[in-house]
Amino acid sequence: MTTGPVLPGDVFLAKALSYWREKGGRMTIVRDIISKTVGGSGSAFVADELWLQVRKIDPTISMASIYRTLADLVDAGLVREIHGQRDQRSFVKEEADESATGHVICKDCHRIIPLNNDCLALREGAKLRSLGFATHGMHLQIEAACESLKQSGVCDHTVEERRAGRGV
Amino acid sequence: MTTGPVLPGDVFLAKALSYWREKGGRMTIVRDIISKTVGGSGSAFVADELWLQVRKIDPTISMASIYRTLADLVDAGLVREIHGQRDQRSFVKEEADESATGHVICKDCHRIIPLNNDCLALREGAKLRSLGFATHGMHLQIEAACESLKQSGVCDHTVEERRAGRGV
DNA sequence: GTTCGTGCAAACCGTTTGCACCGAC
DNA sequence: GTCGGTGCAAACGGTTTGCACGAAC
Repeated sequence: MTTGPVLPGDVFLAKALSYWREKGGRMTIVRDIISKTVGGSGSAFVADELWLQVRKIDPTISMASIYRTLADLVDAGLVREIHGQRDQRSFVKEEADESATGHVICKDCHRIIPLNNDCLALREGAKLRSLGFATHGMHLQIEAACESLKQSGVCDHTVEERRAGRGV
Repeated sequence: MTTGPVLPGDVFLAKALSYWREKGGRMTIVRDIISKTVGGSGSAFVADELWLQVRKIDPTISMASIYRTLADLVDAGLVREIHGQRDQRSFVKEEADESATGHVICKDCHRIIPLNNDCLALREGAKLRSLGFATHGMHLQIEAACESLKQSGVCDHTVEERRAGRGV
């Protein structure tokens, strides 16, 4: 299992644009800002975090637009919804490849760290087929505690996220 | 990956009883009915389904008691919350062994079918440790379409559930 | 009798929706 | 000018909680 490649921001925006064009929709400033912010994100996020982020650029953008745009991006296959927290919907930019995704949910720093797992997709997919299921999506969810936080008081994974400037 | 053994109903009830006793709590008729119903369940369930089930025995039991008792059973390690649906909390009786659990979420019949995956727990657990995480819980979530339903109009997995009389 | 558990109903909160206005085309 | 997108605020629905009553001990 390795941290996998994700869509570069410009490719993400282009795909989003063509999705709305195909649907007969319009490209608006709000959609542009939200798409660019999501496209530049590295880790998983909840609607509220995305909202705070886009409001730094345009403080008038509403939560309704966040949810409506996210629904479109999920429909376009550019964003995946993950089931990390029970009380909030969590989202993550779709991986560039089509393999199964996994996420480590840190009990301590409350971050959701995306992981790829190609091997898992192959193995479990084969098993599911033998059980009579056609696999749609696969998601490995791991709840874990950060050892480094416990020992040194600093969570390496949080630090990495911040160092990379991936605010969302 | 195989469908694994679960705690027999009587062992489940005994463990629940000792949990409340240790906490200085009382064993009530409501807790008894809910615990027995959960203990006899085979597949995953949402609060509403459990509520309908226990109301067959005692129609006065409230949804509040369902949630309060479920919280206790989760705390006691007898029930696990799974993240199958975004709008409702899903629960499943804890497996007898401590391995990772997985669930197939059928896109067609909307059932959540529990699976064991000992191999997964070993493999991914080792990888997580090398990344500096201490694994708490692991959950493989697979969204799948039922092939038999598509072809014959009957979902084998639903039929199996019903045949076993596991209403919850 | 004391204390914990329960049902009821209201509160809570993330998400969705109706509506009137605004802006992309 | 048309019609899809937006902000606002209210609605929605599953879950939680405050409270007074009732049951376990």
